[in-house]
Amino acid sequence: MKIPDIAISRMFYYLRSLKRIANKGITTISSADLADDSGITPSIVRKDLSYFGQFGKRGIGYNVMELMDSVKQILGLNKQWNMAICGVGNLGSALLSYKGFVDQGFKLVAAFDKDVNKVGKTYENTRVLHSSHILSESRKRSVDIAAIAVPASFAQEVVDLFIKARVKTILNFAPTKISVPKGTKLKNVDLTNELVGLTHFLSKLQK
Amino acid sequence: MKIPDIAISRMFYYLRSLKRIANKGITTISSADLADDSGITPSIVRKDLSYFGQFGKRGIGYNVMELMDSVKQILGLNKQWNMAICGVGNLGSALLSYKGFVDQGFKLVAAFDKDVNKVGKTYENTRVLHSSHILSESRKRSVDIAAIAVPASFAQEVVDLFIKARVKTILNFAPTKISVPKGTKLKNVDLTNELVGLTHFLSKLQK
DNA sequence: ATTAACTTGTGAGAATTTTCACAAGTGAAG
DNA sequence: CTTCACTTGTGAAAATTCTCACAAGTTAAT
Repeated sequence: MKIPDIAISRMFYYLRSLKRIANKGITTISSADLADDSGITPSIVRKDLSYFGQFGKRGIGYNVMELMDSVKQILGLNKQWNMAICGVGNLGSALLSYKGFVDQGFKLVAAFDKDVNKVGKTYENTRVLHSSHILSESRKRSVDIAAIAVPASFAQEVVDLFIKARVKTILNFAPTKISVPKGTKLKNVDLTNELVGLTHFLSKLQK
Repeated sequence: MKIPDIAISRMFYYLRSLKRIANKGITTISSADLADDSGITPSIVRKDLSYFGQFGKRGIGYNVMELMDSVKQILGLNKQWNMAICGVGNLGSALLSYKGFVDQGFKLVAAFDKDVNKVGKTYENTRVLHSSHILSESRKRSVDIAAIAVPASFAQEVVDLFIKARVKTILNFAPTKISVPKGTKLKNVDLTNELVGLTHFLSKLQK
């Protein structure tokens, strides 16, 4: 059975809610309450969870801690993953200091830039290396995830280097289409793309 | 007929491709080539466009410039929108200097922060104001879109202020659930959420 | 004028995703 | 022990989204 990508991405919302709920000292929660907290419907919560197993008790609900651990494991957030960032411009340096990554167990193990003026600088205890070292250092430091925050025109060549270094997952912030071979997972993040849903709404509003 | 949100978000990919294609001097393009460039299928391209009208000529394809203008108009990117940012920490300051917004016609008209040490600083020609001015200044400067880049615990109260100021669209970067009244459009952007698709993939890979 | 090689727009069917509805399980109360 | 008020997990139906296939339109070549 194939698990929809959208179900996986919703799991993260459940995890966020579960953490909040656990902090309140609540030990058991129903799908209805979990749905309410995470802004989803109870049916979807139960269906999503059912893709991965049976975590609840009928008549009772879910044990908060147990479900939290299960969701973490499902999402692969029970392990630490090594991350590299390429491009230390505005976005890249913001990513480097973004606490959310550390909170979720991501470890920044390398930063690269093409600009020799940036090479040697240190962000969050990580020295910036020149892009020419992507291949050798990514292997050495066993990078799991490469975040691409370089200008669109350089993005593909940088990605190709990480792929050569056997990095299997790419988080692309460059606003351009990137090709990756099969077996590599690519996730595009484009801030302006998020905005167009809003501008379309605003446009309709003004009519 | 209801237009799926996902169709709207794909329109932005078409726009990106069309710009690239126009830059090459190409004046006409088929749905197949546009699909190829934007990484979508020809059927979806045609179906998506058909939600908004008939833009092509049978046997010929689409006029690149005309379609570009139409898509811009559909997405509301033919106008300039006023944006405010609340929270000038790591993420906020990266957003302030993010060129992508300006490129798409967004204009930064206000920046707010709770921290008095940050108030008065200038980013990209915008002076940071104290959060207590959100209500009055958002109205005065007719903010269309409010970007929320404050810690999760303050996000809802800040959003409420913008809503009071009749801001109709909220771009939330805080990793928490935000409630908005009907008639207000909320878009959540969570970087770690983007990552879980990757970690889930990595987990399966290691089995 | 005819043919051939294109292409769009769209209805219909297929696939995916969400919602519904309920059997089955649980614990508490009387 | 029985009843009652819960809740999950899940088939089946409904809704949504994607894919297919083709009629109809366009141009160029002969």
